[in-house]
Amino acid sequence: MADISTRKVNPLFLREEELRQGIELLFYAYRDFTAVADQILAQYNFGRAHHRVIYFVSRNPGITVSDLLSILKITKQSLSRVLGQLVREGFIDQKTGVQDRRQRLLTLTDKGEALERELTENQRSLIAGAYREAGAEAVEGFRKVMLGMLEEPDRARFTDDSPPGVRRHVS
Amino acid sequence: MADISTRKVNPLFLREEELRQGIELLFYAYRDFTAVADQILAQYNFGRAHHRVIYFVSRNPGITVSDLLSILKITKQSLSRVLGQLVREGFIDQKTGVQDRRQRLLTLTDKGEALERELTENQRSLIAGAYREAGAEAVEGFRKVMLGMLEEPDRARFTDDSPPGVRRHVS
DNA sequence: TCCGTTACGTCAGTTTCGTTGACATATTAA
DNA sequence: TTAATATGTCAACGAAACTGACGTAACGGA
Repeated sequence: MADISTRKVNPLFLREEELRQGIELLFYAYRDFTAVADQILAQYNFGRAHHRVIYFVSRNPGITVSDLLSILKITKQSLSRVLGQLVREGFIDQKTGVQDRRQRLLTLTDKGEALERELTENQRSLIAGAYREAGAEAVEGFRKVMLGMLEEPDRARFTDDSPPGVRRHVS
Repeated sequence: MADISTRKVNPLFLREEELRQGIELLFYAYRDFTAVADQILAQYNFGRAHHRVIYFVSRNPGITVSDLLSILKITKQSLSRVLGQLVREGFIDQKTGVQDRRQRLLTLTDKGEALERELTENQRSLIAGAYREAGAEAVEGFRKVMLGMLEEPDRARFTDDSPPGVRRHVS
């Protein structure tokens, strides 16, 4: 390690610091971001996993179980636990697929829609506030950087104009 | 719900879509971001919690246990489990504080530094790639938006020029 | 029609990582 | 001297992920 003066001279140090800040921004933002919904979820005896399921079903009505799994990247056993609860307690409906009767198409019930709004409204206003303060140009930069960090298959969810989420594996 | 044409006419719809995309960008980015280090951690029989401790000790050498707790926002019992492992296995050193002998000042051992580099190097290169692709202006926008989503106490860690992390509660 | 594959579900056991509550010890500071 | 602080520890619990194995129904091609 070079001496302290490197801090002011070496551009590589600044770059390192910049990257570190990026890591930490992501950590703190995600932590604070999820914290807002967690208290609401606790009142329903639900956790973050329930929120994710509700969110993506809301976003992709009629999504299949396997497509939901590929978004969340968890095992079906993990999903099964929370999805089962949400179905039993009347937040999510399962309908047998029409072309393919093996599929269970998932949609939110009215009760599910209501919870979705309650949960996401805090997060939306958090983002809305940050967007408003930062300005349109900054938002464009934010999107660019975030997109750059995604794996290719996920990035595709955002490039189209159509609602994201289910973009079948075109292999 | 209004009819489909609302999509093209109502600016509020675009705004809603914009916010939703923000939520999802955060979800996907964080998921992919943490995934890279998780495989390495598994080889050491460590988890994400160990990484966070190693990272913030590396970032704030000589940090006290209570300051680390206030960064991570977990209970001391939770921290104790992972911190204990890291100390026992020789990744972290504890030194009794000099002014206040109740404190245990935490630093990484050489072994700890090595693991830190191994773990963080993937994340840094992920961010570096995204920054490079997006350009300096976009990075500035990214930082602005992310800072806007933090709670005030966390935001303070980034406003100064000095290394972030420990910013004592000035009450 | 038969058969392999797919979509989904479930039983059982394990791990990581967070929680609460209670209590102990050493040290500092009023 | 005594209250508060910094840290650690025992115990029990819960959420959310995991692996592995097995079952059922439906699809689809040979």
